[in-house]
Amino acid sequence: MTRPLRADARRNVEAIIGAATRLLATDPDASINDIAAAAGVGRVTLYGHFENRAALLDVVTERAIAQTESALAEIDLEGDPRDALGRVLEASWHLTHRFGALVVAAEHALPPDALRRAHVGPAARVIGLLERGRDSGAFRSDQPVTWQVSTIQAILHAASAAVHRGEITADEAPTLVRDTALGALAASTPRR
Amino acid sequence: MTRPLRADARRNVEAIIGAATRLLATDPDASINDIAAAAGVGRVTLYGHFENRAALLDVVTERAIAQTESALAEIDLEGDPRDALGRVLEASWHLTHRFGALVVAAEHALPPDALRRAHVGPAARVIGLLERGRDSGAFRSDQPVTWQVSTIQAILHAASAAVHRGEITADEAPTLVRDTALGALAASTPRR
DNA sequence: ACCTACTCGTACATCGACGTCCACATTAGC
DNA sequence: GCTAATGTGGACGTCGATGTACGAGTAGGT
Repeated sequence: MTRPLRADARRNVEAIIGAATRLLATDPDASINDIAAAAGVGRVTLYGHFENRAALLDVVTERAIAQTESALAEIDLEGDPRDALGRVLEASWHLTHRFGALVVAAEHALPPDALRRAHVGPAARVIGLLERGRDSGAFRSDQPVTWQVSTIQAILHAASAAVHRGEITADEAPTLVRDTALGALAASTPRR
Repeated sequence: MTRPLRADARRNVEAIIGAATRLLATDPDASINDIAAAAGVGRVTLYGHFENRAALLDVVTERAIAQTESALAEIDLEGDPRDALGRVLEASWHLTHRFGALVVAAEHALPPDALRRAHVGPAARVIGLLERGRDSGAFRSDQPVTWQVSTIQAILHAASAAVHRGEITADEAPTLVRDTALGALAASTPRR
């Protein structure tokens, strides 16, 4: 029943989603005003396409999740768990850096169940991989898997923040993330 | 020139600072209202003691920094760098968990230079220790020290968040933090 | 016991962000 | 080129948080 949007309307919707993603990735408290302005669109126009700030956030996170899913789905999880995790980390780094604080914005405004969905998907992949690596002795198994997942996420966000602070460059970030996370997960090394 | 505060006034000030610390540690956006209520004090009374939200934040973070400094100052930094860092991590964990999101609140409301001071102090200790460990081959030296500091902080905050989410208990957190951070910093292990 | 310092509650002004309404301009699509 | 669909800016009402003002209690110190 809903007729297809007119061309310019579609363009604006895209611009708004894009701008929202970009802004919220760095400032989770960006106002609707800022977003509309960044999209080159009147605030009222934004409200024409999205009921709420919440509705907008919903679409934006939906997109982000979809992109994340599809990016991660392409990754080969077979082979040496360390190498596979390295690949996942590299991809995750790019996603984290792109979406950054969007998570924070979502946490503030979205119902908890929507967040579960967002987290469970990507996490499941990592968990499976971690468990395989633990069984094969590649990763340490003296810590809860959920904690190890949290560690990985923490490192990813730390890298994103460090880049924004200018402490490290976006180029070196993937390697740092990879090395650090793999080190944190490595089966414990006998000293000496 | 300022006469000493009356006893009840002093008590209230302490209650306010305490409540503010407790609330802001979990919700950096806690309102003045919430804080006053949690302190068992009228909102107006709070304003009697603190000009601003900023002024309150200032005192609270000042306290937090002081406590942090004195807690860390007691730690023996000599001996095996790994062991020493372990001690620092354990203490830092307690501090991080106590103060948690207070950092976020401070970042939002305080002038940047005040933040520098807060960060530089504790960081300097860790940096010194890291550098010693790098020289002695205990820690990997293929990453910027600042990044390693960021990693440690990230792990600390991750642990605090994980405890709040109920994923891990406050009891197991120190060990997890210690093991994970030391793993992340370990001189790279030759595979196999 | 008394004065003073402090507290309390309520009411009020301000501010910024959100969301809505309206009248008018513009553009897409046929 | 005409018409319906969209876009635009401005004005307006609401809401929650901040900060201030006042009058009346209440607890501390001497």
